[in-house]
Amino acid sequence: MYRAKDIMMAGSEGVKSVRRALDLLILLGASDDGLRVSELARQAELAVSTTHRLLTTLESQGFAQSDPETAVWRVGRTAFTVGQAYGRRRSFIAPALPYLKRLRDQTQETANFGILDGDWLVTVSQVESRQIVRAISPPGGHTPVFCSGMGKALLATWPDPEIIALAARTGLRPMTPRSLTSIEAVLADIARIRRRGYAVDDEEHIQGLRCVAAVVWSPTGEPACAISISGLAARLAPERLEITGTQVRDAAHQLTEHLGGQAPDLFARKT
Amino acid sequence: MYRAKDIMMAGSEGVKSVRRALDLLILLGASDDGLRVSELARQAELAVSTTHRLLTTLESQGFAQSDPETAVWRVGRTAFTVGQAYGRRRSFIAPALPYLKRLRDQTQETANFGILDGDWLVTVSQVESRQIVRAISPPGGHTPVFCSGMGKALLATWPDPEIIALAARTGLRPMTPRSLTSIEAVLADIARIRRRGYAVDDEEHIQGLRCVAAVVWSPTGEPACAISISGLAARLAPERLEITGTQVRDAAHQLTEHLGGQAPDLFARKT
DNA sequence: ACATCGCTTTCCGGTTTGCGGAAGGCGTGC
DNA sequence: GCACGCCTTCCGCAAACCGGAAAGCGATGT
Repeated sequence: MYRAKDIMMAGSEGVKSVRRALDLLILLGASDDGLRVSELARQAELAVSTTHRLLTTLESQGFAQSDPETAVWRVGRTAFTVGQAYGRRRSFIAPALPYLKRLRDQTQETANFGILDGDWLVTVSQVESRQIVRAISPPGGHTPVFCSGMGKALLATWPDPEIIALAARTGLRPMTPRSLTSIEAVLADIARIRRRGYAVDDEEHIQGLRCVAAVVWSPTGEPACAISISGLAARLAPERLEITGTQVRDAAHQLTEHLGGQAPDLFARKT
Repeated sequence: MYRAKDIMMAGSEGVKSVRRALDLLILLGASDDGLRVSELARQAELAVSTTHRLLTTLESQGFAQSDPETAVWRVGRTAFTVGQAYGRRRSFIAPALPYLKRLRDQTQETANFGILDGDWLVTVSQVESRQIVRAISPPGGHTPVFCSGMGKALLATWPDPEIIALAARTGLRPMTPRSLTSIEAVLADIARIRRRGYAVDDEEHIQGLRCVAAVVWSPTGEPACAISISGLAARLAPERLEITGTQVRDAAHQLTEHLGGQAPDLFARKT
């Protein structure tokens, strides 16, 4: 008899049924109007009966719910409740909202709030622009650090060797033709960010979307999170970046003070 | 060989490992500072090795994350992302925030936003009071409908027989000594709510906390959600309820208009 | 009216794979 | 230096998960 684990461990960590159930949850979360069992089974590459069994299990705990009329499945209440715990840990989200709102009103663009989680930048909250045409990268989303204005603003607080190490470990994962593709370009941009006090994402994450970001510091002198303004490249033109950058930087500064935080001297840590 | 399912189906629906993994997720979500494996195993009544295996599975999908320094486990990024989908479906959350804020400023108390999900009232969002002493029932939480101001405000839009049916199906699930305990008391309160246009929760959910709520209508004439003001009973005294009720009702009315919704004539549906 | 299709939901036997006791390893306190 | 508590890994047994199949069910077309 052969050791099943030994040959099938490739890329498949942990308990199979649990992994599959979580996959289903992720698919449900990514869909806006819910999914039927068969469609879900297709996307997850599972047998329909298996999908159905896992869904009812998710349902019994409130993580999924099915509309009995239409047999459409959606994310359930418990998933929401549990997810909130992720944000609750960063207690500075609530106080940030007024500052985001003011930024939104100053700039007429969408204001975002993000944190670093491992090698991703997670957009935790946002205050939407009132413009009719606006780009939406919804809260809860995540972006490779190097393709995000907020991500780069946070990276700029790290010593260079750690940035290089991160890049080596995860790659730059470019998302558009304008994403940074070499570590040299990253370091040059980082240097610029340290000098100016704000970061610019020039259509590096989503084509047609520019973004200006700055760091907020915690009371312990750690970079806590970042805030940014994002808008259509057509509206957020190059000549507007400098004034917007100042506004974002100032807002970040005010939020830092409100939180009782402080930036290390000159904020540029030497290697 | 006996049919295992037949004898152990009591209270245990679905796939065992998945159910256990979700239990762990719920426990993680309920803890503020994360939990160690052994503590989690104790709370979930599982073997430590089983707990660990399930946790690493959750981790591989980003639903849990462990701090490698301290071996403390927390809710992960993916759980947050998936949970957001629950709120995204109700697209009226974002537009509601300005109205909540105005209400908060008018009343100096915490403003809440809730929806009905099955027989629970889910608090989806809130704008916190600036008072030093304030009660917190954090967003993401859920309350039996009959013990919630927002819940009762929404119930009041139902025909009486449906309210009675719901009460029969789920019970009233009182939470404090002042919670309603008879269907007669509920119907009397509901009648009062219909007459006044706002609901009052008089320490029926949490002792020492009063709450005033009103319904917001969707464009299709359905009750969409409810908003409320909640504050310490000492501050939200009986003589203040009437004026607060008017403010909440007006805010709900404005939000309804903003959403393009409309209340059915006189809003009291006959049986 | 009937047949066909596509879907959800339930059932059940074979065997995959999840379970948990035990052991290894690490840090801490006595 | 020993003992304790904790996290993590290992492995054989058998519990329970998987998925094909079939039963319902509603809609659509002939």
